[in-house]
Amino acid sequence: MPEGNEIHRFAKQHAAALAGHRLHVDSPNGGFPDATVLDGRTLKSVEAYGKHLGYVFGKDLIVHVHLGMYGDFWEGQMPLPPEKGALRLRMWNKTDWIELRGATDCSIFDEEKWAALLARLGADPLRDDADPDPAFAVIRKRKTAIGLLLMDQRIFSGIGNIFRAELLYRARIDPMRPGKDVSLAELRSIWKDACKLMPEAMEDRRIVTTRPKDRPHARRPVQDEEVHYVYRRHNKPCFVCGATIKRQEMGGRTVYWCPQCQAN
DNA sequence: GTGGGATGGGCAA
DNA sequence: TGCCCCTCCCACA
Repeated sequence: MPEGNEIHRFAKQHAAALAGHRLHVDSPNGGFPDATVLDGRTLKSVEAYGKHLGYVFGKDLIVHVHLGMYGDFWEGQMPLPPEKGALRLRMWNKTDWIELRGATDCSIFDEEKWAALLARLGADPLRDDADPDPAFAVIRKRKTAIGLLLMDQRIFSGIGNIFRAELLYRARIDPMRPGKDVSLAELRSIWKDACKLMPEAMEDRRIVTTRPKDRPHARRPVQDEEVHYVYRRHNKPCFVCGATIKRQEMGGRTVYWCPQCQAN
């Protein structure tokens, strides 16, 4: 379900609810063989990098979670709810519980494996320690379309299909434009925009990218059909110029853009 | 009621 | 490149 904004929110919320406590851990429907190793241990912290989560129980005892397309957490106050669906991992203390379903990966990493993962992730707009300069340098050398490069987690991390479409629209850049033809100023602008939009989405628990002046009707709260300029708006008129929003397959994912606002 | 698509990425081939 | 993990929602009948 998530892009980086939701991953970082999970990290913050799960740390607030569970870190510093001895936890009960189990895996009612399997898929996570080592739950007994964790049961009764103290969760030290919850880390988020890009779309990856790490639940740190010890130096070589880090539960790596990648939600992929279908994974999701459910959260709540004790008592535990009845078991439902394919429940891969469940953690709880006296007051709070979290449940994990459908993740692409949920397994124990040692320190070395965790470090190797972080080493191959690009700059994350949601992290204060992120340095985007290497990403800019790589993009400026590549013929590959900027729409593909923005999604490459080795270049940037945490940006998914929604932010790709919306960041490129807000920058008025055609997703098909080669990376090397995107100026440094444009790349800096995209990064700055991501550093504003992604934390907002984390707080709001939804991705809103349209500016108030561009919404077709000034209503409060923002209606669902108004939150994106182009993402999933194919065959609908652009809020800004009225042209019909297009969509196309790009690297196995669907990209959306305005052929008039992003004609370059 | 049904079927297709979706915020992701690893894997086999 | 195509398939898979597994869940929800929407368009369409």
